[in-house]
Amino acid sequence: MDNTQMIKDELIKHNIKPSLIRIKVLEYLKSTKEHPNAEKIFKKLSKDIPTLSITSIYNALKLFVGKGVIKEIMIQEEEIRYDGANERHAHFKCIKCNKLYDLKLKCRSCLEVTDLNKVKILDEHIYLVGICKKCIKKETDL
Amino acid sequence: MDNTQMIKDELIKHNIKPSLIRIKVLEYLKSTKEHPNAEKIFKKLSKDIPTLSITSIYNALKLFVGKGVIKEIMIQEEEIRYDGANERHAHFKCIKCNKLYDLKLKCRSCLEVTDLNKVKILDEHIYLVGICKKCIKKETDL
DNA sequence: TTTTAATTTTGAAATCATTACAATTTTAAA
DNA sequence: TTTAAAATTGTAATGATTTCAAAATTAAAA
Ligand SMILES: [Mn+2]
Ligand SMILES: [Mn+2]
Ligand SMILES: [Zn+2]
Ligand SMILES: [Zn+2]
Repeated sequence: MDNTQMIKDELIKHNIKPSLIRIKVLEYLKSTKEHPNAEKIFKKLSKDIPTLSITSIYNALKLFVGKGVIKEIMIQEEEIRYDGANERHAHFKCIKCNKLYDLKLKCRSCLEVTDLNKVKILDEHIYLVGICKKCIKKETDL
Repeated sequence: MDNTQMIKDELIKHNIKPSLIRIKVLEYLKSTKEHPNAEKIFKKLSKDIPTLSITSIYNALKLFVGKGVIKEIMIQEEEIRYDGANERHAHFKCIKCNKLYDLKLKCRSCLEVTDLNKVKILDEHIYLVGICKKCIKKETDL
């Protein structure tokens, strides 16, 4: 099955009608590791769809988040970034280059918190902030 | 030593001149568990300081965050909330009542992620989102 | 104590990501 | 084809935060 069909199926599975824009947005989010913001997605897709409006990007993203297709990421920033990957994982944000890296969690429930009885968990966000390898190297090379 | 003196000392320890507003902001943040936003802090302190400007609140908060006195919390919201507690802990946000609860982490390094060699970690945010006890009870009582 | 400079606070305006909304276009059903 | 529903667009509004310059306060120097 080709990639576009898989994207369509995922949308349908979440009760979302697979319009062109929605397919393109999800396709892009699934294809990249950069965790783009709405602006970046807009600029990328505008090349193919010249009539595109940024409102449509926001519409699609909000719909996706509401239906659980993608996740919002907000780490010490004024803007929301989006993640199309749906395996459980953590994020690392470099304060020098602003890149957002994926981090694998070692075990299924390696995050253990108390006080969680009778509480219904719907979502989880694990963010680390610091300086990435490349930026550390850049600093020491000076 | 009285509480205000402790607040002053903490500010001085972080190279912050302990002005009245700064003392009041930190004092309030240390005294509450509600993780207030700038607006809430402003309203609270305005009662005692009628000439207070909300810009001063933002100034103090930004200064504190930069110096590591307090932490910013951003969970799926358009607004920043602030935390004066400095022991390592996680947060739980109830999507029904918007309350922000503290969660104790069971062990020192119970969050284990791979891919962290050569990376400098400066900060950590662990957020869970869901429905709190009280709101679950409210729903089932209907 | 006065003078002076540095710091803090204030208030109004600007910023900017996101949302609201109504008009237009597209899609799909009848 | 006609008609209704859904999706897309563009513009205006929103609202939290920031900018910035003036005013007030504080601290240091004379
Ligand atoms: Mn990710
Ligand atoms: Mn807390
Ligand atoms: Zn970096
Ligand atoms: Zn609740």
